[in-house]
Amino acid sequence: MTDQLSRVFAALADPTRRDMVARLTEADHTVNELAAPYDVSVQAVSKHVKVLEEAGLVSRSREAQRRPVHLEAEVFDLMTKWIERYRRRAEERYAALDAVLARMQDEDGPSRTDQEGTAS
Amino acid sequence: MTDQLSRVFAALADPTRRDMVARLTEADHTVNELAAPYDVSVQAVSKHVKVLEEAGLVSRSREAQRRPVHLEAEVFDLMTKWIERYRRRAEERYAALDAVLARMQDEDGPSRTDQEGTAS
DNA sequence: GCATTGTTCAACCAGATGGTTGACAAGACG
DNA sequence: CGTCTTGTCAACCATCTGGTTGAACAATGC
Repeated sequence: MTDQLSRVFAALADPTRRDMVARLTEADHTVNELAAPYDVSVQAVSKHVKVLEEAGLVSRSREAQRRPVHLEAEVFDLMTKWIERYRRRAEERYAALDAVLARMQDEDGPSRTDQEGTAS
Repeated sequence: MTDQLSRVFAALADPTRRDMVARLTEADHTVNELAAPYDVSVQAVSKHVKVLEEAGLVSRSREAQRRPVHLEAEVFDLMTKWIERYRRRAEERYAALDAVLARMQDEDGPSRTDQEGTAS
């Protein structure tokens, strides 16, 4: 799990971390503020923030004792690109499959319509 | 980790599984075919497919002894929706912040640039 | 019926993950 | 100075994960 994309997906696999990301779209927050709504220790939240940080999803600045956590938007593009690439290819393939099936129904009789199993 | 979104993100956090998804955009494959390029046992690949299946990313039909693995495109929408929602909000906030900063530079001298902190 | 092929199940193991508590560093402030 | 707040680090624990091997199951082909 060394590459960034893996770290990003892994970070967002946790509902608590996704919720933190959601709240960080509204405003920056300190670790203590982030921890408030959840029924876990501040240390646990600190660990979550660290995971998000290593994934490049957030950054932290220093401001007196506080270390406000700030959401980084660029990483979302990384995910979007990955997803869009494969989604598009998958959809193209379905279109092609539909065409093939249509041609099959067209050409020969309706005798072998049971071949594709549960294919959509 | 009971909800689907968590399962989807967790499934894609593994590079091997992402690669399998990539290959499945080209064509359906059996577990044995999927296992070929990787240096792991067929059982391990079977486990990976199970993870993808429980995330709703793939489905399996039966075709003689074979159980071809088929990519499901709809789940990609689930991720895209989540990502897009927060990305848009994050970007809007940055735009607003930029506007605020520009106005501050405009209006009074550069004497109190430390005030906004974590205010919403 | 029996062997073959493709796939899954069960038990096990090492390492990662998410949580805990306790100690401690760094600033703010009385 | 001492103390309070904020946050991190370290050690520990239970559970999950990704891998292994060996056995079992399912469908087909002789």
